[in-house]
Amino acid sequence: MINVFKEYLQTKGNYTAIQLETVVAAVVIKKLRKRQYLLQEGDVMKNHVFVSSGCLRSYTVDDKGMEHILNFAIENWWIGDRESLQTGQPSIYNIDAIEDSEVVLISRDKFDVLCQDVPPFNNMINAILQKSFNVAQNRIHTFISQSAEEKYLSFLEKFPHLATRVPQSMIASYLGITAETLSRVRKQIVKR
Amino acid sequence: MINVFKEYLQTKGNYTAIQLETVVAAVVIKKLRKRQYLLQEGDVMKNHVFVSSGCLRSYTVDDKGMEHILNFAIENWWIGDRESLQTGQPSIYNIDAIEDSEVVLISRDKFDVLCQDVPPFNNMINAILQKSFNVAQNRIHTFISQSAEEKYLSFLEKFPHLATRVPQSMIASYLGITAETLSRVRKQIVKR
DNA sequence: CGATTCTTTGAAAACAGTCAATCTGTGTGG
DNA sequence: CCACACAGATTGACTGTTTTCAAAGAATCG
Repeated sequence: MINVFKEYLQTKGNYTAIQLETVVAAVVIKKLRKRQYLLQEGDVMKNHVFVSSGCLRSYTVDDKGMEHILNFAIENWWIGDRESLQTGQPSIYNIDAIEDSEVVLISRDKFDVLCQDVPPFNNMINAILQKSFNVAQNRIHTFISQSAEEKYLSFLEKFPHLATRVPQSMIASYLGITAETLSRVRKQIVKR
Repeated sequence: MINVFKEYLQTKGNYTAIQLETVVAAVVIKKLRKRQYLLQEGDVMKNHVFVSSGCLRSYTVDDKGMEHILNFAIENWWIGDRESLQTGQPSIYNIDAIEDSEVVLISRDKFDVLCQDVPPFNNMINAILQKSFNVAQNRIHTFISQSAEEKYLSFLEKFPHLATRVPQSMIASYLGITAETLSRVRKQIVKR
């Protein structure tokens, strides 16, 4: 639903009616079924992606076939590979839907035009980048300073909604631990 | 030396002579001796910080007294706590000099004015933020997918200059492993 | 040189990963 | 509605990696 995106814009900035329409006119809606890919390793990221419903993830697969989840995105989050989008280089990530989902796509070119022509859009995008960076820094900090159990507890605090929504094995992957370890960690926590 | 900063600006954007002077007029130079703090946990970050010479690090200290290094910054890098700078909240990080250093400070207010009034400056800052985010993403990826040895080898590839410049124990901290483990990892690598 | 800081080494313990088997819950087709 | 298949979670036994603590060895600097 395009309305989810419109409402999101309105909460994030002061758009005039015309500006809103300019942004909305630039997007394409795409539906994804569970397990459907939005991007495959080796592809070039061509669009900025906003999730209006459902849940996606970005991840890599290593030589042993293990998946490593870099990010989740549910409604009102963005997901993508900025590096590929910027440079035009093939992405090393896969992105697919964990649930049936709907996403809002904005092509690279149109996105850049929006940034130039619609100041509130540009401000919003910069704010998101800022925030994404902060989130990434904090995540790095948990990796260099916390044990498996601490990382899981931090995750629960930060993303309580995600914990109940995505399979545990994927949370484990996101935390950089195995599904078995996460299972044991949870057992320990419940005991107390 | 203010010239290091000027040259940096010129390589990063097309500044007119006047714009250059506007930026330079907004900065304050500060010298730091080895081990001197630029920011202590609990302080609010008041300035944007560019390193013109030397080397700084940002880190936390946990309850057991262990240091966890989040970032290094050598000449021509920026360092700071964007979150504290933005929100005005006390920082959870410490920043100090690993070598005698010189930094360029720009107060939050002046920095914001520069972003508004000097387009090439604004573009430069956005580009840096983009790049910082990409670096952070890549670092997260190494944490969720690599062993101690692989992380060290990745570090050597990405920052060969740093490896010879900062103590090994600090590199270990940056990688989220102990100094002892890094020492053993290095021993293994040399054997081959 | 002596003091300090950093690195290396060894042995034991804690932690996390692997592999295989079992258990649980969900949804589908007969 | 039941039986079955399937995906995900848990468990056990074992292996491997990393940490911890303590001590000894380099390296650096005044």
